[in-house]
Amino acid sequence: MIAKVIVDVAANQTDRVFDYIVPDEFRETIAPGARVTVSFGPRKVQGFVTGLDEQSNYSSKKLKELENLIDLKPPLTKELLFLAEWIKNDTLSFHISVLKSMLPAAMRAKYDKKLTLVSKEMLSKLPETIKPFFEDGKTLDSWEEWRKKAAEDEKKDMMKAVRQELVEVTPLVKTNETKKKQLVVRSALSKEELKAVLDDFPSKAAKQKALLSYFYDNVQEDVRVVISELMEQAGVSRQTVQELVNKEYLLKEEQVVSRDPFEGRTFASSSPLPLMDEQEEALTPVIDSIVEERHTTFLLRGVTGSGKTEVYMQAIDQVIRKGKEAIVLVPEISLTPQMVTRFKERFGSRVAVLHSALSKGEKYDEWLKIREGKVDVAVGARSAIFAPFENLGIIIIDEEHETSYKQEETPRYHARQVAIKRGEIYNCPVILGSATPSLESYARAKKGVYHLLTMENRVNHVQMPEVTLVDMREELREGNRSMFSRELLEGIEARFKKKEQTVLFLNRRGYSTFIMCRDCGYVAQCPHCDISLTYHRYNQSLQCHYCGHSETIPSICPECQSDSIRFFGTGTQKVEEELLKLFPDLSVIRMDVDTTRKKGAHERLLKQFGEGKADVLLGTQMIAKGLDFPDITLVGVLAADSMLHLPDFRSAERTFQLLTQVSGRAGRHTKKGEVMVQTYTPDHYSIIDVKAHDYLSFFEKEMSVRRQGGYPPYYFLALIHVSDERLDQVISVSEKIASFLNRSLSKQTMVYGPVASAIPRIKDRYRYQCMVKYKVEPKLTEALQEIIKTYQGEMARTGLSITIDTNPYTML
DNA sequence: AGCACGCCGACT
DNA sequence: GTCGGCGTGCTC
Repeated sequence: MIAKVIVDVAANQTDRVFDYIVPDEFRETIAPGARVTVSFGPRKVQGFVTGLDEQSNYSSKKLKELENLIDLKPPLTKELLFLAEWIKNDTLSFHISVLKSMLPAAMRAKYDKKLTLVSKEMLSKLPETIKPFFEDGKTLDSWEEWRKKAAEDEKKDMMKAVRQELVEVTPLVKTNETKKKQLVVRSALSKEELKAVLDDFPSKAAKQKALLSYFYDNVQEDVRVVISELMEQAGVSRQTVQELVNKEYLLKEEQVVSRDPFEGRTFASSSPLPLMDEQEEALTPVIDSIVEERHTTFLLRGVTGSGKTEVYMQAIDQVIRKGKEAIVLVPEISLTPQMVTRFKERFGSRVAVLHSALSKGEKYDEWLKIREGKVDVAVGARSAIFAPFENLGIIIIDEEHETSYKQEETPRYHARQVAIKRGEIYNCPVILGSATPSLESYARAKKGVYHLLTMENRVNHVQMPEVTLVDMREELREGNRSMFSRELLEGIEARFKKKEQTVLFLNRRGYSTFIMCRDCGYVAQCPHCDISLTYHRYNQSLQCHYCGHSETIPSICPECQSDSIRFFGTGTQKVEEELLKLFPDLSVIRMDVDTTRKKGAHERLLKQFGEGKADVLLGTQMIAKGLDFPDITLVGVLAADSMLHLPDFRSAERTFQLLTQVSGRAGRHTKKGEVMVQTYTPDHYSIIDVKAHDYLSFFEKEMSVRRQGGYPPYYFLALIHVSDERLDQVISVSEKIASFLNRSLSKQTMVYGPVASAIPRIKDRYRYQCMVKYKVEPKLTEALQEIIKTYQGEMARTGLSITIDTNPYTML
């Protein structure tokens, strides 16, 4: 029997199946999708079995046997294997990269080496430095671990000993999918025996006696007690427990526990809520599609607060009743406890949550629940689209316009496309939900490719908040040079007095965005990136948000020695400070990357705000979604046009989506909400249409801009990005690529560039790009593959990097 | 990707 | 004469 194996070596020449003989012992259990370890050339690697066959086309005498079968039950289903193939072709990725990204991190291979002395006689030949590691038959079990703490000369001597064949190297392939274990004890004696022992137990060992009588009184025979709990309850020390274990009255064991990230939290149960007419109308065709087992992609456009989640949940209900499973994707940042709680309340323990805040081990456990069929619903961010269900009944993508569904590393897949593919395979519906659908999706819905569902009204007829546009040019003209308009300040003060809450949004962290010398115009730049440094006040530093470079602020200008260094631009830190200057009694919670870096900080800050412990929540992007608190009646957007002028064709769309999203935070309950949008371009359609809550108007205008510019959804794009430390190399390679594309592609296809990227240098690497715009281009894949083939050698040898994105979401 | 094989320069 | 540079090719 032959196994077709994709090995874990991401390179062009190894991106194909290799045949291995399946040893008899694995014949019964091996199956496509299983991980194996194989010897590949001189080393040992992990691989995935993609198929089994009786014969091999390869000259069979040279075939090797596969070394080990890792999985009795393959972690990848047949369908996921098929899907991987599709993604690999679509994104031009290596097969192995796609397969690996479908598994939780804990199941991906870890490579290490074990070092053993070839024979006892060799010990005397070893240099003194490394002798101790092999004395008395010892071995070095982990090269990686050892290398971290070993001295330089020790490492050198060790490598020399390997070369001289005194020490043998065994490659190891590991994973860290370990189950969490805890130590437990149980009584070794029956109740009668225990009674007998207790009766003549030496009274001077009072603690031990107490512990035994605790067992006698409280613990049934054969029941295991966790040692740490036992210590607490019986009031004894670890020493006492160990003493009784040594005397063999108690037996110590390891017990596997399933990590439950929601341990100790109870969830009230909820039942389906009565639906409003619009919700009912949206749900009906979805239910039909579930019942008829027909694949349809639905685009559900529902304004914020229109009850999309309830529609999702009732559709899932139907799916579960049919004995099928559901995947719900949400953007990472809105995978908040609030959101998770709603699903837990409705579907109880039948939900697995795949969350970036979980540890590797916890994620693995959640994944395993899916694979073992212990749950019917998986809720998670992008990668949850690979949840290994085998009988999918629905896939839901909430906030479908979110850019986080596009993976920005290889494989550069878009979860929406993968979802639709899986929907086709399982003949099940896919719901794309959003208040502000992506232009691509809405255009497809209008063309009838997707089935459009619309919900224009908020549940319980809560009104949409009133949006006021504040022209900051006007403020400036009237002498207000601060970042707050008078209107916004009045608004904040009024809420403060009424004990209502305000949310302030500014998409820039740090204190000020750049520092400049007023005399000579010098601007502090990152030495490694072509970007200005941001001033962070708390540690008096200038930081680069791209490479993390940090330096102290100059007190005099390094160029002209003047002391006229000034701070420009406003970040969240400065807003916080200014706000407190104006209202000293106001309490403000600031949420940005800097305050939420620590695990659990995000949740903690939101909880505090939800409990009314602050008057103002000030934050970046991350507060735009998912927060739903009854006392928020004012939302202020400090700089609405901050992302409007970015050199990216989606910037207007993003601005509209973000502003709409932020506005949706106000007045979601009984109190009416108000939104104030400060802007320097109050006439721009993306801002006017936010005020009018008019998605359709925005859609039409933006579509015509896209048509004129030749951008999606009218054209497809492909972006080729070249980077290297050597500028001349970057330019020459990207020019060759552009001219090659011009030669190979059809006349109607347009090749732009090469041009320097919007940030021409990051981390000392120069960045150029070429863009391809096309409607139909059958030769594109071939041409792009040709580029990879041409430069793969150079990319492997030098620092040259070429990335190709066949569906770019950002030009930056 | 790693690693061996292989063919040309400056050194014990 | 050899050690070592990195170009080329292979891995079932």
